[in-house]
Amino acid sequence: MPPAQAEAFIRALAVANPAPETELTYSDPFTLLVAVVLSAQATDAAVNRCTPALFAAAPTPEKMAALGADGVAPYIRTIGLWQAKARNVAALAQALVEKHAGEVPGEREALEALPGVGRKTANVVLNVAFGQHTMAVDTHIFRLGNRCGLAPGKTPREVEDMLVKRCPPDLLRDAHHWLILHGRYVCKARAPECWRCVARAHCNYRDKVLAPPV
DNA sequence: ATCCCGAGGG
DNA sequence: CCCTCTGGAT
Repeated sequence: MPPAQAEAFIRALAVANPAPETELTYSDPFTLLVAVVLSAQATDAAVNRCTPALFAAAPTPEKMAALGADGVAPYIRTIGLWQAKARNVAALAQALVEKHAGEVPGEREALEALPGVGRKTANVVLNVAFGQHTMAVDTHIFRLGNRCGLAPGKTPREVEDMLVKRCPPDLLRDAHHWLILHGRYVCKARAPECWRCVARAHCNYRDKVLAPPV
């Protein structure tokens, strides 16, 4: 896909949110970081349901660390992987207290050094909470990128670099999140709904879906 | 019954 | 590269 078309594609996807009620609502560094860690293999709705009580009990890394894994667990039993996540979140809070004076660092290196934080989580926090020009490439964006030909045959990291390069700066913040929602609710893994995709003018995947190669 | 918004570990 | 974690959605 030529650069100009790629930009138009990204712009189209960033214009409309296909599922407003499913967004993670947090934007401050700590709650966002914890919410993102909890969201792996869970829906935003499930995370949004259980986190208010958790953050009421532990609004800061200090409180969360004091709570510990056993204290966090009861709040998140409704989401998948809750045992591992309770340990992760407690260890994460502990590390923030011990190594960063209870503040979420705004640099990639420091974020990725935290337990349970990888490149994708770091990119979300850097983008949403710190306003940096990053793009979090998860399986949804990766799949969408492959289907529409944004970066065919490329690694997730290459897709990320391509998106950062091609996404208009004024859209970086919204585009990365809305790309995820499009990937999840429209450009779905199983039954993609090309008919309602706002970027269908820039993508021919619907042809491949309807007439798969023999 | 089967897949899944990721990270750590073998 | 593979596996595991685990509830929820389909």
